[in-house]
Amino acid sequence: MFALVDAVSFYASAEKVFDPTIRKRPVVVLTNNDGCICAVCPIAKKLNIPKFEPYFKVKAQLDKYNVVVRSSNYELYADLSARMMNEISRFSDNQYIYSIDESFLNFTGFNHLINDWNEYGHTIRKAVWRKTKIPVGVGFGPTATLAKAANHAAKKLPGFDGVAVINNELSRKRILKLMSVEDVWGVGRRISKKLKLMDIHTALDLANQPAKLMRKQFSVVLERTINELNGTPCLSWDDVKQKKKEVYSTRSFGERITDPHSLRAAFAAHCNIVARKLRKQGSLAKRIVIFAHSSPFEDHYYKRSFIYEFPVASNDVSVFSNAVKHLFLNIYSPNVRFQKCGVGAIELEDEMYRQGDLFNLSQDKPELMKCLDTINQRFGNDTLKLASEKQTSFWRMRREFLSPKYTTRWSDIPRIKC
DNA sequence: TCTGGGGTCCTAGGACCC
DNA sequence: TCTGGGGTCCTAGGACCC
Repeated sequence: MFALVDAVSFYASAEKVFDPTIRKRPVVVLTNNDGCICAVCPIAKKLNIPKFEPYFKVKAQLDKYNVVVRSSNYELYADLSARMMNEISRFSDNQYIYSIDESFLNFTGFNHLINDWNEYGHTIRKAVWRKTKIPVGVGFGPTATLAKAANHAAKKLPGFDGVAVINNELSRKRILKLMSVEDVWGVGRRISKKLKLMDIHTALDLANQPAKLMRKQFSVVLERTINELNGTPCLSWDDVKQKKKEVYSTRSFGERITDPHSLRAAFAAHCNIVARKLRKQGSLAKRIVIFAHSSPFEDHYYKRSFIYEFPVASNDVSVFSNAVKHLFLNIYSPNVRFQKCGVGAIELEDEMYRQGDLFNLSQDKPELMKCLDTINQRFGNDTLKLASEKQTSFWRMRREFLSPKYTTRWSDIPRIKC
């Protein structure tokens, strides 16, 4: 049995934790640079506030309903997420954190110890609420996709109170029948549109399709989804937890960038993040890609990207940064107002099996990287970085509606007036 | 005043080779 | 007269997720 536990509009709920004045009001949270809406609390949802619309386009609607608007406060969310995940991890010895607010639990081996899953789900909910004041939904199912479906039911379908269980044919069919096909994990807007033309409307309709045939018409991904909906695991636990095959760090600038130094510093910062992510999952990159572009919404759209192949796969920041130094001149162009750039690591190898090269010695300094990681884990990722990242203030984001970092800064600690 | 997120994986189609 | 294989690699863009 699997469980999927995730928060109810996590960012918006996080904003409500330390600010009682907004708990009963509609709240939305914006993405970086206050670009789009990325979280809508249940009260705001009732006002039909759309998710992932550009902020400036819905501003009038938000004003009209007196909606509370907040910029993304990742420092706060990351800290609350860690607390939430820690609490959830008590309920299984096998947890996989899938995103900042979602984690899967695997109960293989002790299914028989739990005789009432529904009750167990409520125990998890209550525990998380007590510790963090974040509301979560809990879904149980024999496959990851069914656990996802149950989670959807728990939060969205009438008759469920934050917990749903799929543990037999009856419950499986009941929930899938109530679920619209576009709400299935792995089915997006495009595919659901096509499916509906084929008269497939509910999750159950999809589950009843022949998987092999659907693979031909769509892709492997949909074939897997169909099998999973029928209780046949395709994403084994190991697959769910698999290492990433590509790792990226990209960001839009708060203001357009035209000078080479800022762009260069941005690339260095992205190298740092990507290399850190690689080390975290124990991977080395054989190749990296770097790109930068102007705004696609303006005229004269400019985009350049280059791939660099290392003689020996690496996860060392300085090696990455050196590579970028070479590519940089191919990408930078004066007269371009850069809006976004990024670095990606592709073609990853396992760090366990570092492949040497007879003619090119690895430039990696694993001990130095370990030292860097240890220090940054303890004192924050900004503590030690490359000199070439200096003046990273360039990506000073627009964050007009930022709330305090209640749990991670002494200066922001909540005060109670007596 | 101006404004449009970030991340990962998959696939179709083109270029190139023998 | 008209037609013409099979494989690998690369890349851009699509699709999905949160």
